[in-house]
Amino acid sequence: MVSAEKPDLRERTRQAVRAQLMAVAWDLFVEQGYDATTVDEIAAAVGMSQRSFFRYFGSKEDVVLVKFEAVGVMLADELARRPVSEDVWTALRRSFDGIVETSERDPRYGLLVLRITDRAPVLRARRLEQQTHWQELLAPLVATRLDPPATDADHDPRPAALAAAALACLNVANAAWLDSDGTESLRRLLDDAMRAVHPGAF
Amino acid sequence: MVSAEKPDLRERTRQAVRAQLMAVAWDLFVEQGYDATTVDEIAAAVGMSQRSFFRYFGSKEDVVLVKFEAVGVMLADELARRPVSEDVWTALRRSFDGIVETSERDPRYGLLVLRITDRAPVLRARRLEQQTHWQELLAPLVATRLDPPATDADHDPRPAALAAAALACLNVANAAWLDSDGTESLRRLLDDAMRAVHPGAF
DNA sequence: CCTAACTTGTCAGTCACTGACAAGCCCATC
DNA sequence: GATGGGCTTGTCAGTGACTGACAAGTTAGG
Repeated sequence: MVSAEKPDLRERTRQAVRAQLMAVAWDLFVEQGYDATTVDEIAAAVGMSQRSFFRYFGSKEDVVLVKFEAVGVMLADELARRPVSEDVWTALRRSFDGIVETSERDPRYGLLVLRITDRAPVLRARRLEQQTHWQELLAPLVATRLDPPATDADHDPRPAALAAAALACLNVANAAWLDSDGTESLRRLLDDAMRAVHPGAF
Repeated sequence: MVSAEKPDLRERTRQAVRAQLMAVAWDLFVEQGYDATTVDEIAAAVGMSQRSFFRYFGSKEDVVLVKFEAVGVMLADELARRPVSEDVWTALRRSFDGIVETSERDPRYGLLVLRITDRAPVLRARRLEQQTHWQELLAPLVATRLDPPATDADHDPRPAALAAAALACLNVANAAWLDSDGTESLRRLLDDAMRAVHPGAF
């Protein structure tokens, strides 16, 4: 027996194929645009049939959206790591620091991702939906920091509202940043946005 | 000459056909679900070809989404009507009063709309995107109420952030309301949500 | 070596959507 | 009241995303 240290060889090759598909697809999207790229092309570019592509990704959109799944988890991690002394809004703002820093270290990738998802209406819409998943990850963590703590945890809209509002700010800041083509500082845009919505924090 | 009092007979019949398509489509969606209803069915139900359906609506989704376009305009109207003495957040909250009151007068329609758009992932996503249009309508009105007024109107993220955050609260409240099947008060949910995000207003 | 599990390609079909074309309709003008 | 142009409509053909079914090949484990 090999024990379960490696989560199965099959699973690893599967992930490798997925990664390769993502890479190839991404290149094509950048080159000729999301809409102008067909699934057949992507599949052909890695030498597989269209049918098999759909065995790795549920849809063409998924190839792009998978990139965002990880971000949600990362945000939740960072939020969980914030000191309890910090008020909710500040903690939310700080949990975005990872994104901000990435944007400062190398803006190109972030701008590219935003640009691609912005041009294709389907992706623009789906990205927003994806954020409701982020919101679901963040809300329970927000709940633990509520000023007047929640009594009826399940029906209290406040945690979700705070998470959703913070993400809305992130969106606005991202949009403005993309609009400026990376000229403006994402950090400044985000600070301004979040301070306007919830004055008195950080 | 008939003068331009009636915006053209052709345009009116066109609107009538659109309305009929929307009504028929809506019934089918309610009956058998959005995904399970094909455009062919809708077209057949009003006695026209599929091709003609697409001459009235750009996509199947549009039949549903058109319902939301009007809401955005309504919100902007109500926001514009708020007294200048009111602070931004309160004004935004008040501009949602129309929606709240509708939900209290007859919750069934609102719940139905939310339920349908919630079940079909495509619609869920598109509805969120639609809200960025609302946001674009609201932002300039918000800008006129900024506490420290905007200097560089175009690159100031604050108006968009406030509008987006308020809409995020509306979303969360709507979701919770739908979740409770109309049991909870949308007004209360919305008040709680918006107060949590921006304490000290209304 | 052999079998069961898994992957793959092929094929056929559905559905949303689009361009092109031809036939019919409405209406103003001659 | 015939005629010509504008508008709407159906039909047809085609594309692209996606899915189910099946058969063939590959792989892992006994």
